[in-house]
Amino acid sequence: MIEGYTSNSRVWSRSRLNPVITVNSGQTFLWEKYKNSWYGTYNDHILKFSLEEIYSKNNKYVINFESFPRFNNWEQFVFRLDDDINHISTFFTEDIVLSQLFKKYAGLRLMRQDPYQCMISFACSSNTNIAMIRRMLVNLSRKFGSRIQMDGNNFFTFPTIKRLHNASINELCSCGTGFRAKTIKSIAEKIVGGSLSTDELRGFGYSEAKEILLSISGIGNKIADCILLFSLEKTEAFPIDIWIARSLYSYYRTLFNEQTPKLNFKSIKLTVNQYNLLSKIMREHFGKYAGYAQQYLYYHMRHQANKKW
DNA sequence: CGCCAGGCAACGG
DNA sequence: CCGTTGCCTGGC
Repeated sequence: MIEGYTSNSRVWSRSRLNPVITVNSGQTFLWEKYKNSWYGTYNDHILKFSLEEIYSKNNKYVINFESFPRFNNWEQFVFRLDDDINHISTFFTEDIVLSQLFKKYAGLRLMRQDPYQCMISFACSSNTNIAMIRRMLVNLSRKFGSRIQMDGNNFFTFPTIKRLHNASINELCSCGTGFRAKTIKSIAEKIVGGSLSTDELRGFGYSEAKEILLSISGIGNKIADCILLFSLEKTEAFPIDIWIARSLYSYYRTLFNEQTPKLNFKSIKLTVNQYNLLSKIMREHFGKYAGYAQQYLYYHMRHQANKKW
């Protein structure tokens, strides 16, 4: 049990308090709120945290963390409380934009996800939106996961890789995954066949691990960077989606003009080469915690656009 | 009906 | 190298 106020981005706007922990909902998709508690799927675990009490005098909430099956201190691991956010913020003191965002959105954090669940989740993220990704993953879990009852609600574990491997393309498609079913299937085949190992990926450096992910059809630059950042300890990864591209266009154009006058950065849609170039520039600019910078920019752009999630 | 949504890959110039 | 196109699906 830790003291402080925690919040998912889905509840931050309802609070007048400065949250201790905030998480972008674009990172992880299987969290749901019932009453005062949040429930999330972490592979074969259901994680839960709830606001137990409020000490109104000093605005402190007491948060209770639970899990089933038992996953001791999951909040430490999943919310990356082992990362020293104050130390990380010192990497951005010279950056006018980021130093302000770190103050404005104090407490925004990365979430550490299960690598295999993260791979499948982002394989589903291609050319669609968060609501649809959620729907696909919920359908997959209902169909191929195991039911766990908690507090009178039904939850489902994330399907095992073996179960997905045994599923037909049609069965995967029936979960609303569409053309992404092939990618899910090929990930499952590679892992079950032993040619792809999440432990191995975690051990490799950023470039090496990324190259392996890119060899999977259906996984491109952006999805690979998300998997690397959110589940494989590559905090230097800097995923560029449409929101991040907008932020770069708004705040960092001079950076590109100075370094790469040839880069024609008029469109938010990036070619593979433009992506690689921008990503490299940003990783060099922000350093080994570029992924944190990415999260702050992302959160800010979504916040500006009044996105609920 | 067309268009879009937090991408990707195949293809032609 | 670049630009274009189609893709499952649901919401507007």
